Amino acid sequence: MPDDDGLWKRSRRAVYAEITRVAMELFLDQGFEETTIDQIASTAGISRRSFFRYFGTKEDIVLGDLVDQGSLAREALEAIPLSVPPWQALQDALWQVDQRTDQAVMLEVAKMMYGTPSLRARSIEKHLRWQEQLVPNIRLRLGADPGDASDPAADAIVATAITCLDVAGQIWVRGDGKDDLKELYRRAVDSVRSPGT
Amino acid sequence: MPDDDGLWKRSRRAVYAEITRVAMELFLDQGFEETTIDQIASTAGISRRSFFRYFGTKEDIVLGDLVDQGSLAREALEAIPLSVPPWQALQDALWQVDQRTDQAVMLEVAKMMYGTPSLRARSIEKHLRWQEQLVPNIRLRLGADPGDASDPAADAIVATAITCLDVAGQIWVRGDGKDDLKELYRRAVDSVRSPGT
DNA sequence: TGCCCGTGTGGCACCGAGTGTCAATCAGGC
DNA sequence: GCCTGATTGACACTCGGTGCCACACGGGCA
Repeated sequence: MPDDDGLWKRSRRAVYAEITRVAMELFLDQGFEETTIDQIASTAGISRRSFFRYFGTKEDIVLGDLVDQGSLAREALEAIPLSVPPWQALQDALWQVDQRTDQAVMLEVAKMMYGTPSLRARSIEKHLRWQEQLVPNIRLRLGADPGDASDPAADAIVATAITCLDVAGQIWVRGDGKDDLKELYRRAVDSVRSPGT
Repeated sequence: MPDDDGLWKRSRRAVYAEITRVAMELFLDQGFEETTIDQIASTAGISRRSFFRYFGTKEDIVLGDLVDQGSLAREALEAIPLSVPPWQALQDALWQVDQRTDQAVMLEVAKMMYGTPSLRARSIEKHLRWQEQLVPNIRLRLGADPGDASDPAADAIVATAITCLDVAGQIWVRGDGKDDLKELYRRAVDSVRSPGT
């Protein structure tokens, strides 16, 4: 089923991958902001205009998957029995998503992300979109009144979980990838929820 | 002491205020993204080029104070005795900042902020700057080892507090300002720290 | 009063991101 | 071999933002 739907879609996927490859190489080599779209396009052998038919913005090259990963997280979350309490369920769902690619590359990309304001902003924006996807399920787990739109509980819990993931990433980058990301996340959540503060 | 340091600075402040006034009127009237900088400049009676000598970006007209408010929050936090535990101290410090302007205007601005991606992104970016300012003091309150850069506790707590403020604002806007913002914040933090989840 | 200096100002050219339009191209079905 | 529809490249345009330069104006000084 995956990749035999005609030459069109296949070549489109190929171009897509090629742009990503070329762009990432340029980004890591000379920096995100220093790389212009014209440069990416000409290096990838397409026109400037065509580039924008594959990616809406330059940031999307780096963060394109993030929104889809939100859907993955939602599916993962919905697959976890409702008897599992919110925090544990969120932790399981988020981990299922975040760990896939090569650690070394991931560190480089993360460094770039945390060091480039426009990228950081977009990534946070996309993480916010996760919130919408995950909140309904957490409401169920909380047994909250689904009609009460002014109950901040589920939103707060989801947003905090995502924030902890972000903080963990920050510390991870700061420590040059020496710490374990999962462990950092666990400690972040623990310290937020620790009663002794 | 405030405003008698010569004609230059006084007139500069006047122009600054005038731009803000004019721009806000246009924003609330026809939307943020639909308002162009040329329009703001010509309405305020200055050149396009001069506009950029007062504001680095269009977003800064709306969010200009936010970074300064971070410093205010830091000062407020540092004025609270170290014996007060982190969460309470953060709550007090953040409240001292956020409640000042007219509620009706604030609601309009908040609606615009949560409804305009680029504004939302920038506001998050600026809130991140708050983090850097508040973390050191929270580390003190936690009695954390100041040399241990890989301890995520203080960062997580500060980030979560700010996130809860953000979530509260979101719900507040969603409910058209009917709820009490402070109350929403309190409930957000409570639900995050509630042990029964 | 007349001069100089520093700062704010406007105008201009320029860059990069992103969009609308249109004609040419090319794969695939008939 | 031809028609159709999606893809492409080229061009022009908008908008946000920056660098540069010449000019005007306020304030201090002789």
